[in-house]
Amino acid sequence: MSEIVNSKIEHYVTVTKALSDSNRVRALCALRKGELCLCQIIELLGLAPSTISKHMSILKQAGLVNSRKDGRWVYYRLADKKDEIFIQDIIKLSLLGLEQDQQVVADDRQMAEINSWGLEMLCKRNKGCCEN
Amino acid sequence: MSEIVNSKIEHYVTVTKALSDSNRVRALCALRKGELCLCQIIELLGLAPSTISKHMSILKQAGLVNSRKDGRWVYYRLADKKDEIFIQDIIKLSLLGLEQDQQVVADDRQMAEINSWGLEMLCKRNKGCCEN
DNA sequence: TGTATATTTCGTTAGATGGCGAAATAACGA
DNA sequence: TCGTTATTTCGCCATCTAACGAAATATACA
Repeated sequence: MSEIVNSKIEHYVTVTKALSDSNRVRALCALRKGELCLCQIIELLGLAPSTISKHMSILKQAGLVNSRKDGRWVYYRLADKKDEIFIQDIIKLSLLGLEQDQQVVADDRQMAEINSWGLEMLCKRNKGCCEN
Repeated sequence: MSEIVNSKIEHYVTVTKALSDSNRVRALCALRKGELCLCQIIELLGLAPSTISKHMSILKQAGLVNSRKDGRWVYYRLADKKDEIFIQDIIKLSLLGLEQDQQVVADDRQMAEINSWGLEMLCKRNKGCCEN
């Protein structure tokens, strides 16, 4: 399941590739406050579910996030791996450095909003929840 | 000349994109010992001059290296920018973390060899320098 | 001035990437 | 069990990227 990586550079590049898309970085930043359901990340980024799913699998493949399944929902959280310490430090540093970013601040605000809705309300977004 | 970047995330992603190619990472690692002529990096990585030139311009665009021209030769060195501190820390951390990488160690050895030749000897590689 | 050499720019090509929607899968609830 | 919903997988398409060689540019040296 997990990628076999024989060199540090190879692993490092897997990580930097994962970090080289702004939507993935936004997702990572959103996760620094705690775990999120996939559907919340979908709502935050406003992309197709299949697209977000792919993004999260890239982050997971790179070892940056972990996931757990709870019923129909899949929750993602920042990985807390203890190996490859310098890469974990890079992630921490990155998240810290991006704290002040306009988009990240805006995302925080939107995430608070999204959180307040609850998952059941959020997840039937396909049908239009209020005025159908 | 330098890229206008209005958001931290955008700048961050420019940097991670620059770091998401193993040849560019190898070039960066090679530069941690001091400045190098483009032709030395060409020799180290074994790619076409135009390819290396492109790689170095991407690193430069991202603010990771600076260059100076001396006659026919262009020398690159790690950038020592003082702004965007967290990104500089990330580069330092990355270089430190990659010190032990097999490829980096091998590159160090080869670079020592390349250095011992001198630029004049090195640069007429097109013609075959010894047994033509 | 003219030739050689180092580097950059340009155009092309093969392969990677990000996006989507449709279909498949998994799990809840009636 | 059957329908609904959340997520993933798949196939497709548009765009980006890394690589090359050829041509352009810049500089040294004869």
